[in-house]
Amino acid sequence: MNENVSPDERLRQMIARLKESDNRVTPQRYAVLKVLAHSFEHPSAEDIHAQLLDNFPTMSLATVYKTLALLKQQGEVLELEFSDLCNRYDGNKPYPHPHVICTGCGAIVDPSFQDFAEISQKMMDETGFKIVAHRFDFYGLCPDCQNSE
Amino acid sequence: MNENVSPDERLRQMIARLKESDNRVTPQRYAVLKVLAHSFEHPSAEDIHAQLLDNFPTMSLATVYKTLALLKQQGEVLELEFSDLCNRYDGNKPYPHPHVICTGCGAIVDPSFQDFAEISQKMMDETGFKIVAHRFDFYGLCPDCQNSE
DNA sequence: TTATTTACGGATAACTATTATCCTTAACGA
DNA sequence: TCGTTAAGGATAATAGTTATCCGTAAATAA
Repeated sequence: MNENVSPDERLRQMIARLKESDNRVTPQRYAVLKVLAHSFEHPSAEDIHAQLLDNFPTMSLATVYKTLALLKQQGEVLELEFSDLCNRYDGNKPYPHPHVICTGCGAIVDPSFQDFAEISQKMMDETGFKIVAHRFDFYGLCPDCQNSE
Repeated sequence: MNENVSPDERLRQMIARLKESDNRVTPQRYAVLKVLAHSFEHPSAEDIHAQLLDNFPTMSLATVYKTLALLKQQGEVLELEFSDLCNRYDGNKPYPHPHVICTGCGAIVDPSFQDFAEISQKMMDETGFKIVAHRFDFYGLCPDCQNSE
């Protein structure tokens, strides 16, 4: 599962994967990968774009989306979809895992609990589905937002 | 939690709740509630609208959305949000519960597992969040879609 | 019953995150 | 260095949902 990998090592992994599949590692792509590897707050496409504008003033938001789409296809980024908000991305742990989401400020953190094998098997046994992914989100207020109420 | 309530009883509950809060129960709203109470396949807004066009040829899709928004606000319907697909609605069990979702045909079924108290408490202890809701989705292929591959 | 007020329904415009399109430019191999 | 092809940038298009506006129906009071 490649857990507990440093941001730089994770960056190398993503670059290697792109090269293996004959995709070019352009300066723009490298920059997006770097932000993803070093971000633990699950940034949105616009967050990533905003962070890159300093060094890449002409960086298009479309390029960020295209790079994210490529990484999704390679299984190198996890997309957290929201219908009413913008999607958020996790490049450090691209496999399904639980998230705790603040409905006040939008913060997203990863809890340590990760064990879904058993419960996933239970669901398959009961429903006959062949389950390949899952989503486990908890919604509430983070400590900061609780205090500032 | 009002589990295992018959569709007709569930319909009465929703109507009662609307009247309590001084909302009118118009023929259009009644029709939307009825579809929600009798549907177990988690219909979309358009599904509901399509089912009603026979008896209400002038029913507007906006009316369906408005009624769903009202029910959401009252906590009488659960909205399952998808960023790439249309949202789906559960009027029978308006509280958070797990779903098993077919990525082939879009079918959504409710497994029997419902116990989230313990795991929810664990998340609160670890993160300091005050958790009020959750989402637990399993994605895979239903038996029918597995066979027709 | 009638008048009055207010909420509701219907049609449609607006919104917004994301994707597609199109053309130019940059990357890589020979 | 040249030629091929993928990638970037700007912008149009998409689609589910929400907002707006006005006519109408529902509830209340006289």
